[in-house]
Amino acid sequence: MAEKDTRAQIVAAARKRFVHFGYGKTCMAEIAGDCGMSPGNLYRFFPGKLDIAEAIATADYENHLDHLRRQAARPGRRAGEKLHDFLFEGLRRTYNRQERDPRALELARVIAAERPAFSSWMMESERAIMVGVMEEAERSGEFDIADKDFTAELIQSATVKFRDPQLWSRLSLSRLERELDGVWKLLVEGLAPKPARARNQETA
Amino acid sequence: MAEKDTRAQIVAAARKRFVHFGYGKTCMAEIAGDCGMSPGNLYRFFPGKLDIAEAIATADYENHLDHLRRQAARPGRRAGEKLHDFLFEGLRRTYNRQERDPRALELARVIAAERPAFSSWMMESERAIMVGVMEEAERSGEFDIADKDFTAELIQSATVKFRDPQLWSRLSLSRLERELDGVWKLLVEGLAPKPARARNQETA
DNA sequence: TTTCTGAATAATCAACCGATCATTTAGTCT
DNA sequence: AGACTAAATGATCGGTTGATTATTCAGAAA
Repeated sequence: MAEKDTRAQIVAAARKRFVHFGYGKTCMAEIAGDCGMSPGNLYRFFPGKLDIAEAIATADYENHLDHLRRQAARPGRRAGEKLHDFLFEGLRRTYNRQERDPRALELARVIAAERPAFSSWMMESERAIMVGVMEEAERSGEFDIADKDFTAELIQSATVKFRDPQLWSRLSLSRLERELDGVWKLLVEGLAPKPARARNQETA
Repeated sequence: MAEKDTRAQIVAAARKRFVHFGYGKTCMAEIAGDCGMSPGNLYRFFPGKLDIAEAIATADYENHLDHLRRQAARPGRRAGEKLHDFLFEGLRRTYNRQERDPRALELARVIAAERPAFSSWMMESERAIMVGVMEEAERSGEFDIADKDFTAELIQSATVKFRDPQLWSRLSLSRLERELDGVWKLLVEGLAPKPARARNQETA
């Protein structure tokens, strides 16, 4: 049980350093020092520096996933709206995080580059939530999607631009929100016009 | 008139070097040497090295644009299909180009980084073509889109992943094609089911 | 024996320096 | 004068070296 505590202590010390100085600028000796132990001892708890970073990212992301799952489970909301919430939560989270602390970007970059499996896990976890929403929508008749997991992948492909916004564009949050709203509408309704039908006017 | 010829000669010499050795590995002196002139003389025809690269890229891209415009003007094809052609042409062009000559990627990267206006011009030119298709579709009743230019932007946003595919993913062409086909269907038809209606089964 | 330390090792990083190259310009040639 | 050259300039690049740091491990402390 002390094992778990020690790991938590290491992660906490590392998180503090990573946010304050960045991943590259904090060395194992400093983390160890903050925990009152020797550098070598860290390796009894983590295989390496990157694994400490991954532990931090995993914890943070699981937090986000919980939030998304709770949102997706909220009753009395249409699937289309849930998808909207889902996409916007993702955009706002990464945008604000990176706005508040530019070093978070460095961490994300390093993990994405060195641990492709981590990114896959994130994408997959999000797809699982979307599939759940689609299944519910199928029962209610709102959507009728044959291959739900593939469709979830397509939605991810179509919203790449909003996943790591400031990684590759310098658009403002409000501009990104306007665009994401438009893309969401397109995905739900399509370009082709539909005959009048019971479809509520969803607004952002 | 000799002025135009000299410019063309310089562009031709530079193109040869850029594809063979890459932008970074060819120097102005070499281009000048190939043209039988001194390095300094190049500056009477182009403001700088990057402008030669831009001239090459512009010529190539205008070629592509012509192709796209011809395709968009082809009669007897539905707007949805034209959009499909349009998106696939873009994907295949960049994919094949970069497959055939990895140095093309370097050139594209440099120009995109140093000449943001060039990228804007490309995006804008493509939107103009899409807007044309949408206008035609409006007349035929296939689509009915209020803000056509914004919608064209949205389509671009939703297909970012397929614009510079190997810039950020290592997916195979066939995988990318399958995804783009799915995204296209989603954009045209939407997630929400439609009552039966005269809509042909468009196939890639 | 188990837990931990701290020195040893090897990989990576950063500052430096000479070389290369884009760009300018003084001057040559026609 | 107008067209061009080639030397001059300053910025950038690539390679080297010393220092920092991740990781290992032989052994000390418990």
